[in-house]
Amino acid sequence: MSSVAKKPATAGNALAKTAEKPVQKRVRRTADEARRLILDAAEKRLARQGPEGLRLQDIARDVGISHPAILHHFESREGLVRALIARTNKQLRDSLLGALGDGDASRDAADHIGHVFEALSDKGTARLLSWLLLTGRATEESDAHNIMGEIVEVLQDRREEYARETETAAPDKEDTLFIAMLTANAAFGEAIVGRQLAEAAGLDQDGIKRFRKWFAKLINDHLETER
Amino acid sequence: MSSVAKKPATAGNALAKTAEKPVQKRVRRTADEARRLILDAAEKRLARQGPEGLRLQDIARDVGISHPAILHHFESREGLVRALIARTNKQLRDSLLGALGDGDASRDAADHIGHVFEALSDKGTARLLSWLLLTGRATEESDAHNIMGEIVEVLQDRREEYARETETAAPDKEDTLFIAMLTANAAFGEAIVGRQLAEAAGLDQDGIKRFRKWFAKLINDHLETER
DNA sequence: GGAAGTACTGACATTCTTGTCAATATATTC
DNA sequence: GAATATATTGACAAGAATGTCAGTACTTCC
Repeated sequence: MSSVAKKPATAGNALAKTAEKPVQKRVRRTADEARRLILDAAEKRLARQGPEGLRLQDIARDVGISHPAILHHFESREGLVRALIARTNKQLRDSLLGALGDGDASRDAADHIGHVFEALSDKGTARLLSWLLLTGRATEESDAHNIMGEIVEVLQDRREEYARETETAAPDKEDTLFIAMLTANAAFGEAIVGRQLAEAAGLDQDGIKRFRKWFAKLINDHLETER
Repeated sequence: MSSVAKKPATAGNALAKTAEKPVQKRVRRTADEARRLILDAAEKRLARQGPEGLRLQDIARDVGISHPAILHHFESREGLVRALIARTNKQLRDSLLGALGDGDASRDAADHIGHVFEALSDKGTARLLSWLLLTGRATEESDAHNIMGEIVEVLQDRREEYARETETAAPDKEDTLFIAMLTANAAFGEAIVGRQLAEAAGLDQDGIKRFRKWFAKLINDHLETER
């Protein structure tokens, strides 16, 4: 895999202008495509190996390009990280709000909670965001604010609507907020320590599923007693 | 703060053997003390700045020693990290089991949960462990297994004892496990995304307290319906 | 008070990583 | 098909981080 065989030219010296023909194939992508591939690779590295896995040379190797190409597209390593944050935030937002707005066969918390857990565990999104938060990035620019706000808003609307239909008491907004917070916390926690704890407890993949269901039921029960 | 003024000797050449008197003060600690100070500094850096803050030179500067001194005590950076893992695990274990075994004015979950959250947020223990878990360390050697197992055991004993006293049905052990898992997940999640989410929701410090209480009540209610 | 053990240091070596630059190959436009 | 734009590359520069080493100063033990 080492690059010894290739030694085409770069002999851009004053000499060597003779008969050297440019025989060197090069893949050329559109800028958008290249950025996408690079971000994909960075995402995988980060999810798998954590912070220390985010090295330009490694990512470049994964994509099959040279590392200056990454700098060309993102200016700096920091730029790459920012782009990764932005994209991840956007994906998460779409994923969460999409799941919530999905038809309205909703109303039952288990569904929502399942979606949240999946959205966060998908591609290691939670791991990725966790690292970004741990390193203090994604503090100012993060859309976390908006996302959380929007979601609580949607949930609260749902609950109020339901309360109207069933002519029960309107739910407390802080209660809705706390439910959202607990779910988010639990999902993040699971992404990080979940596997360890599950192993420690002798739970297999199926056990984790049971845990999620148990949690959904816990929330459902709470919703009912609040009514 | 730069070290320009000091240029004592090191002139260990064959020459310069003349009248140079060893005038250089040096602080000398016991090995244990030195290790403790180094670990303390490392812990702080890690909790504050995340993974990237764990640089030998920085830690050395914090302690007021040279960085080879750290290598002298811990062999390598990796050795330092391992020692940090071990100490943190031990502290957490003691803290958690200590809180649980505390008298037995327990029985009410709110107390336990409060202790768990405090133990994990203390000194950024959760942040620290999160990073260790994110980077894939602390997988084999971690005492997480034992800790989790012991805690579930203690909790289950409590519940069974209580069931006997009140002559109610004995609780399901998996239910106890899930409660512990949820609490752990939530506490870890809060350590990482908690501040962000709280800010996003416009919660102040007091709001976070309310959240914890709300959570404790949620668990308490669940315990009661299980009975 | 001398000897032995060891905590500690400065200087250096090595390796790794980001970033720069000039040159090259490919796509697009006229 | 020539001109332009730009995605891509190899080689190099600069800096940072861990680790090595020989030597220095403090403590303890006899």
